[in-house]
Amino acid sequence: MSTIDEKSTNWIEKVYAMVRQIPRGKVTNYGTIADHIGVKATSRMVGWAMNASHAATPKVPAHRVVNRNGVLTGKHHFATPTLMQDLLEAEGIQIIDDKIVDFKKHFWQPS
DNA sequence: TCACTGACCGTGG
DNA sequence: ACCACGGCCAGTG
Repeated sequence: MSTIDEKSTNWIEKVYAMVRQIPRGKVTNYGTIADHIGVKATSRMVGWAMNASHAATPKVPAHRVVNRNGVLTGKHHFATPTLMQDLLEAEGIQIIDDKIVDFKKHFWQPS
C-alpha cells in the first residue's frame, strides 16, 4: 500500500492494461488474456486479479471480460448482479440468460 | 506455518 | 458426448 508498487504482481498489471485496451462493444475471455500475457498466469489468476481490479486505476472494465462460454460468470462480483449485463447491453451487446449473443462476433483479441 | 480457495481452460479416459 | 484432473499466483483462516 502506500506508494505505488513495484514489480510484484507485475503480471496482474498486464491484465489490467489488456482489459483496458478492449474497445467498446467488444468482449474477451480470461484464457486469451492469460495466454497473451505469456507468463505464468492462467485464467484462474486473471479472474483473481480482476477481483482486485476495483482498486486499480483507472477502473478496469471487467464487464467486458467473460468466460470461454460467453457467460457473465463474474457478474455476481459487480456492485449489482445486473450491472455487468446492463453495461454490455449499453454497448450494443445483446445478452440472453446471462449469455452473450453471437459471442464470437463480439469477441476481441489482442494483436 | 500449512492448506484451501478463486471471475477458468484444456486435455484425457 | 460426458466426467475428472491439473495448472498457476496471491490472499485468507
